[in-house]
Amino acid sequence: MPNPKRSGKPARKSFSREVPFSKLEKKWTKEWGDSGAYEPNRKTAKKPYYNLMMFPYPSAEGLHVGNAYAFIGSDVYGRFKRLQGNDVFEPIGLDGFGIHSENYAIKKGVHPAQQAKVSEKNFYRQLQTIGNGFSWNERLETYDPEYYKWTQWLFVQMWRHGLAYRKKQSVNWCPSCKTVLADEQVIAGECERCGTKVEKRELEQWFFKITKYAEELLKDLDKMDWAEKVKVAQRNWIGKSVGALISFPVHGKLRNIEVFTTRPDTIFGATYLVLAPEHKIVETLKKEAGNEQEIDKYIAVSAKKAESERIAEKKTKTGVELKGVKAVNPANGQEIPIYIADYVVAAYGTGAIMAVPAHDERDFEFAKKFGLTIKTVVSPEKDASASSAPREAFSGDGYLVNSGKFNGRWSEEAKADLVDHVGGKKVSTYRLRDWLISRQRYWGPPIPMIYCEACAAANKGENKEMPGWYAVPEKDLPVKLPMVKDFRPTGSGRSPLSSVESFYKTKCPVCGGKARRETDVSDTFLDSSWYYLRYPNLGMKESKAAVAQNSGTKKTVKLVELPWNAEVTKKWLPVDMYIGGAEHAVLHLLYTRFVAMALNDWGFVGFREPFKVFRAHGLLIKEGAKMSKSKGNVVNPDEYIKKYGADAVRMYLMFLAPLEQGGDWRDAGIMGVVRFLNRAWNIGNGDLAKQKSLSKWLHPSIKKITDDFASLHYNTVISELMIILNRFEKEGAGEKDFKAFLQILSPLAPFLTEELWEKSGEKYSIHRSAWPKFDPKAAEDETVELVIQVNGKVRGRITVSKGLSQNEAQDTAMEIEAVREQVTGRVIRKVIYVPDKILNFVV
RNA sequence: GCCCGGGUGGCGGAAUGGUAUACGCGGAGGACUUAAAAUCCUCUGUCCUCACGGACUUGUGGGUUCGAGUCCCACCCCGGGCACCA
Repeated sequence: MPNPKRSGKPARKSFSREVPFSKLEKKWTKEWGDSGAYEPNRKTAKKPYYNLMMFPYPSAEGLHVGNAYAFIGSDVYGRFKRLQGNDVFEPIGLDGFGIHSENYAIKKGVHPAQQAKVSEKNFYRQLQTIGNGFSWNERLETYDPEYYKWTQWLFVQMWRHGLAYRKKQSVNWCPSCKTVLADEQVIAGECERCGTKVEKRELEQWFFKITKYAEELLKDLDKMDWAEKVKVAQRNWIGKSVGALISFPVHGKLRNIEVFTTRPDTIFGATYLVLAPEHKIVETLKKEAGNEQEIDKYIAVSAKKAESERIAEKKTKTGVELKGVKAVNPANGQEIPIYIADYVVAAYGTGAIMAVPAHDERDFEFAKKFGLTIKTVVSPEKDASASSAPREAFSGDGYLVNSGKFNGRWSEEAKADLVDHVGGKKVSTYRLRDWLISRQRYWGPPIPMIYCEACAAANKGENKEMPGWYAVPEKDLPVKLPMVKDFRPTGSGRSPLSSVESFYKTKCPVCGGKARRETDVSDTFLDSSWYYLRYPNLGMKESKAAVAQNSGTKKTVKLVELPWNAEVTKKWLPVDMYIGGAEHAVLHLLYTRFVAMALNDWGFVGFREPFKVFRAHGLLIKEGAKMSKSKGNVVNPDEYIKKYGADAVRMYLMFLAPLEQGGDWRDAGIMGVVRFLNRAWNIGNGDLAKQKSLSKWLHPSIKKITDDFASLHYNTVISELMIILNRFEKEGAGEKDFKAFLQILSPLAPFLTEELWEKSGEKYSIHRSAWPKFDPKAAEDETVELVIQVNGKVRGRITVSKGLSQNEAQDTAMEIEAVREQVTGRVIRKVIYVPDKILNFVV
């Protein structure tokens, strides 16, 4: 085989030494579009494979290289799957509704709708340049009325099925965004979007009952093929605790305070009760207490406290006693005081706790501060004489003391009996709260609800508990977001739409009288909670499903349209591979699971979990630091694509590290893959030796590369490709070998490989060709390298035929001088022989 | 505080309990060139040695093993999640 010339002059004059990437990009982008290369037939596809990447919000600064990184990572996988014979569907769209886009528009002083058009165009253009095999025909934008019509429809279904409700409660309020936020959008007391400290406000808001699915959302995780860290985050967020409900009678009248505890075994040590300031019974009890004013003051102060203040306070406990009112410990009949303190969370458990200062750190702090009794009831030693006051809370397990007939028993084991003893009930509670869905903003789908005062007065409505409220009938959707001049958030607790009369004035769908529309819009995460369902169904005929409707007094069942086609949905869903950021663990990924479960319960879809496999891509940083505009170290992918080509940018990004780990971008490093591509280009344009079949040495590489693509270890795919190319240059490339090389390179460098594939006379397109098969038999070698060690240290290597006997191996090894030196004069105590691998003398 | 990841050359990173540092970047030297860039070739963990060669090395300290980056125990550091949730 002729060695390619490496003298500094081109091997042939008919082509450039460098890949003419812009020419190739132009040519093949057009060709792929014209031929529908990435548009599977959604009705007839034989091996449907839904490969999805979280759709981006179109920030107006354009496509961030972090976006490009994730999208390319997802596309490489999609292309790999396509070459394995799957009909890959890889749609793209924009999550353009929401606070983020709106804030940007405000900053620029343009209307969000106008900004959306500009961003959309720019974003799609940029996404086009990265060479992904998107199914461009099935695009969607969440702000398109054709899309949000169905987002509103989803809200209506939540309402009709009893999962949407309106309630006044203390909620998170971002003073900068001037809207309420879901718990999931508050990160360490700060707004997820703008980082402003979140306040508490008592407001009436719309919620979705995600808590109804808490147990299933938790349990399914065990069997899901999802990135482990996301599963862990969801488990933490759902926060299941197994414990008991126990009633404490309040002295004097027939009343009880019910508490939730995970430590019923410590009940003999419960020396006081604590109520959350918002607990309902406080209203009644404070009137009987002698210090109502003091109590009211405390409640007012703690209500105003921001989340961040509470976190900062932590150990400093505050509270106030309900003087003159006492409770009874049901375990021993002792009278105990009742306190109100904001270290007890109203929305968790029952909003009331039994305090066991000896065995709970928080209760201990509180008891010390207020001089309350600290009674030890669990001891690490069996016959402990716990006389002196403990210096700190002991929260471990141990033997019960001071606990009547339970004394001496192991705490953990006695739990159930103690629950029975006081007539308690074993229950589980969850930290998960219902999803706060309404936002006092403009740029979102108006919540499709109507309030009729006349019906409310007559106690009429679709939901008994919420008279006067009606869903906008499905046939009237969408409720279009009006184009208004003043779209800025008001800060009054109401959306800007609340002052747009032409919008909110409407008729009651039941009595026909004057009525008012809901003027809040829904959370962006509702838009994205079902988009994956819409993609494969764009342009398909919508199916229908039966839904019970309750119009005021009479109940009927109606057929309503679904935003999808039943057959297409059955064929393509759930999503086979979903890739996205782990930052959505308890936002998008949890909401979406909840919505899917609800849709399944209503009989609208045939699955409960929307994403079969989820993988979280890592974070892309630059030279060890996070990219940010203020640091001025943001990599603009456009610039590099222009300079080095999309193939090079794709490969470099994927070469940095495993996709799930993230990567560290360094400008200098990209030259490595640029050289690689140029060298491949040169070989492909040179003379290739004729070949009957693939070289033996290529088979193990194909195997490795196939496995590494499947596990998203693209970095080692690339290193292996480099090793192959190095060998081609050294030994000359065979025609069959090189074509296989192009195929396994094609997911990473789609343009160059398509061009060289065409040049080689192969049929269009390489991206629909059949993946080269790894043949274990063809890969077999007769000889192997055996490593010789003495006391575990390498002293030599010998090439031997496979399956050599130990005796033969030992004899051969002894011919090595270094081995003889080490062994001579010493007794060989043991010889470890792993055939075809290692021979170790122990002396 | 609790729960996940992770700690390997100057850098990004490779390594089913069996050759640590693959692949690439960067660096040094050389070839080509009037010169530079590009390209190609050689070397490149640390220490000792003119060299041959040897010793050491995967955050730290122990342990298991013929053999540990990999398994076990304790600890330190970095990144992320949760956090007054009873």
